[in-house]
Amino acid sequence: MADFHLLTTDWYRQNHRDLPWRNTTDPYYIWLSEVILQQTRVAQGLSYYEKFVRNYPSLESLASAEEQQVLKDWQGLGYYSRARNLHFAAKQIMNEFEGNFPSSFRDLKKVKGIGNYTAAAIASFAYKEPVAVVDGNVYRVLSRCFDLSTPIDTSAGIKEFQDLAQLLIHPVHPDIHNQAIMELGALICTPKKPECNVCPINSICLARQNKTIENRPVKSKKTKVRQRYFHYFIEESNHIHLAKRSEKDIWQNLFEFPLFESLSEKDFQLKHKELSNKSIYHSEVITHLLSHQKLNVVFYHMKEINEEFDGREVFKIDVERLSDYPVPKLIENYIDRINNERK
DNA sequence: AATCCGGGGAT
DNA sequence: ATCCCAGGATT
Repeated sequence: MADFHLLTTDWYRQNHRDLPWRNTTDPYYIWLSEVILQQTRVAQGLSYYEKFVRNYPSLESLASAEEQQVLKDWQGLGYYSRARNLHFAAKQIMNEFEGNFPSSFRDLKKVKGIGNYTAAAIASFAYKEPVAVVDGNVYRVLSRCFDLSTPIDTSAGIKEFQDLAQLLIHPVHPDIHNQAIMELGALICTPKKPECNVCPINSICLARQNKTIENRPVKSKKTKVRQRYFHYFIEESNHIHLAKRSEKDIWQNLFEFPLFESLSEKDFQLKHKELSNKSIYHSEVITHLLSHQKLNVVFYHMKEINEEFDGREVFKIDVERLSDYPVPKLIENYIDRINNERK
């Protein structure tokens, strides 16, 4: 398919969105944008990109920041390991690479938080190295255009699509080639109701011919969700009590209210009955969805809270200092709710 | 090879 | 409710 490159890039030149990270070839800014956009829509990541460019205008500024501040700036974006790895990687590049941003696919992959996709993106956008990106968009476009039924979440599928994408890449213009195929997936070849009638490659799309568009790409697994049961404690005073999550679990290195976790629904209800009596007030059961977990949460307002809780140190914090502490969306939402009720 | 890690928007 | 988003690390 010699047409594939020509058709997609011609379309891209006329129809692409004007996004800030497309107006630079600085690998640092491209890196920031790519990490922010991992598993994240452009619309959601855009303001975070602008914030990070503003707060960390250089690799050095990011490397010399405190992790807690980086997490605070990341708050609300999810997948917080991205922020921890981003900060770790900035220091890594300062030390192992003497402050010079790695400039090849091979070296980029040595950096924490940079995998196949991000290494290919930076290498092709910043250095025009002919390496193909394979992200969710690429899986969709290629599986449809070539009508491939190999599940994309198996090692065979990963290899097949990576090889095909690499076969298609343009040796001289890998940057616009990669951008074009992803933009096509984002704007035209969408998961639901793709706009095949205006698609620049509809004339060579095999899934369109075979009427299998709705069944591409194929995925083999479905994620199952674990139930968890949290009891959070809030003291009725001028201070807020926070504890840091340090264990290998969700929200690592973020802060939350002192927590008691029930390990079963039965224990959750038992504990709820007991704590309802001891508390001044308690919220209803709030459910908070994560990709692999469903959190069932009750907030209990207490007269007093211990300084140590479940073996973790509890920090007593002035309400005004709350903005220094990164917290999960669940906690942020509840703090907002308390503040609104006081008005 | 399988599982874990968030939050939000579209359907 | 379900899917999936400019994925990567860990086991």
